[in-house]
Amino acid sequence: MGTAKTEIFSAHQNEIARFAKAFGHPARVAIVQHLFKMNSCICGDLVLEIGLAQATISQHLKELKSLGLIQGTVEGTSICYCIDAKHWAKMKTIISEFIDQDLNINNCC
Amino acid sequence: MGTAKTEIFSAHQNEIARFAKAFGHPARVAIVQHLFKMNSCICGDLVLEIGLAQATISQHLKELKSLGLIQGTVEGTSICYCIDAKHWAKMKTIISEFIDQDLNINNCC
DNA sequence: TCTTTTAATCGTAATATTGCAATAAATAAA
DNA sequence: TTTATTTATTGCAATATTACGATTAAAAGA
Repeated sequence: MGTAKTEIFSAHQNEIARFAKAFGHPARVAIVQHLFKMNSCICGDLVLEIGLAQATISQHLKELKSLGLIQGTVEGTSICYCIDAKHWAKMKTIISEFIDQDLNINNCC
Repeated sequence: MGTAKTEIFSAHQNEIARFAKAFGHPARVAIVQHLFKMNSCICGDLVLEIGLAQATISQHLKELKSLGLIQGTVEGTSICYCIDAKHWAKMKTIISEFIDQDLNINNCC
């Protein structure tokens, strides 16, 4: 075990979980916030900004990139990361719909 | 290692991550969806509805409960779970603000 | 070409998560 | 009281995640 039984859930449920999981670590939250704050491409200063080793930051960036939430373009010897607006919007739709479920309910208990 | 370095992040960043993590598993997504769908307290049918062992569901419920997102009240020999509207709203505010960051940005790259 | 700079990858250790069988605890019903 | 019924807890195995040092890869500049 240790593996989530993704087969028994719908594609939609798994997608919600995948996006949520991406933000389930403070380092990835911080990375995203910094990318937004800069309001432009930033390069390698994430390692300085956040206090984690370069290898660790690179690993977190990879996860965000694999979901399409950020993108990196080569800029000389460094790499410029920024939010991928299109995929971010898609994520937003999916997560918003999930957390807005409480709007159609009259509570009990 | 294996432990997230939460100390180096702000309380707010950690809170976003904690809430996001709660939805980072499809079983917990499914549990929440079912609780909303029933639009009233449900009891032990989560085990039937979702195809996981009773012990596993109980564990996932515990995690959601520890964040205050759901609450359980004893009802005879079973327990009635439902969404905790107040805490859900708080989570919604925090997560919404995070994913809505893209509204104040003109994209680059 | 050689060196520097920057980021990705590899390897590894420590901890966390997921899942379930077995058991315990709590309440209701007989 | 004894017996079901339902949920929580315990104990464990398998896998995932986090973190980092060391190394590799790629591009720029001397």
